[in-house]
Amino acid sequence: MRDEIASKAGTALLDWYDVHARDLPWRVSPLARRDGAVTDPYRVWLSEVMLQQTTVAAVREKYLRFLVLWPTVEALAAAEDSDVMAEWAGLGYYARARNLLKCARAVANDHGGQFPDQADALRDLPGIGPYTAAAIAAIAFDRPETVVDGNVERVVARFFDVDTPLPAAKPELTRLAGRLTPARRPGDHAQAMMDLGATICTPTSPACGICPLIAGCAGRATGRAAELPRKTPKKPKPIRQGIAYVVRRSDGALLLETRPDRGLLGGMLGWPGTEWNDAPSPAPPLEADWRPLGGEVRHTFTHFHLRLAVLLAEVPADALPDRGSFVDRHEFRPSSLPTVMRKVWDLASGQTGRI
DNA sequence: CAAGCGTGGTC
DNA sequence: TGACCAAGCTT
Repeated sequence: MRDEIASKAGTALLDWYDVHARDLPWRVSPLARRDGAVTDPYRVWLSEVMLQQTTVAAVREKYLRFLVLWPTVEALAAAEDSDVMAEWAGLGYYARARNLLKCARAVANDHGGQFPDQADALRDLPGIGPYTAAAIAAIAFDRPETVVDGNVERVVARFFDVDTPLPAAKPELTRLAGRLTPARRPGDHAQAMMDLGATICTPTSPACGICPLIAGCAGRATGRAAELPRKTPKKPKPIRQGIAYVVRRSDGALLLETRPDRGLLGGMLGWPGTEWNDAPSPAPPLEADWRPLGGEVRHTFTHFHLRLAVLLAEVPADALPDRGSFVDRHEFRPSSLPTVMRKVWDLASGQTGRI
């Protein structure tokens, strides 16, 4: 009887989690909770948004830094957009940072500073989709929601030996994940599923020998676990070209621009440049004696490879650019740039020694 | 609803 | 070195 198997698996997973729960900065362990520690919905939300399509290793320091700068949702709601975008630099998917601010301001202004405690209400907030709404509801508010992320999809596809490829299999996997969800401790169960996927039921070489779910795992029984879940093949990435313009004023100031609020790298700081396509037209931000830098910047985005040529110019103190604005040498922090723009800076500053 | 949207780690 | 992958959301 499948439901009995699923029920036993859910229990075994919670037992495993009580012993093996990873120590993560945003997590309140079952042990800590027993000692009276409480779960802050703001921290759960912040971590879950950062963790969307992003590894724990990349998030850890960024999360702690955000908490120091903005310890509460009200503090974050009151932050300057540019400060938040600069702190998010390097994490990627910058729409998350824009939505993070929108969401914080909605919670502060429309919800009295308290996050809604149910998944459907959470779902109405910017940047909170099905996964994040369920995760916050389960982890922060102990709601019996089933949380389905990439880890859970993999664990469930293997446990029930689902052969349908993703993303078509998503509804079926969500339904099956519900079968594994126990009535008690939904938040711990959700985190246990994700920990299991991250540490044991890993994408290429699952450690079935130490898995708490081995007894009921159909994928293990058929020997196909490591090949699941199947996925429809991805399209190849085209190669696009572009030019980035680095302008240094005689006083050391650098010409930067804030990119439009939508689209690629929206809202982030960057060097003026051409469009990125097959044959970009030159688009220098001012008239100058442009010097090409040797080499190029290579960067891969989600859906294309980019090769950037970099042109450098030194301009007088009274130079007036067509776009962008000069940033004082001492206020410029490369770490506030998205990675592709930081690579441009690395190339420019490296070649000129001390630009 | 398929496509757009980043990055760093891993194999 | 390059393809794949990670605690997805939006339009």
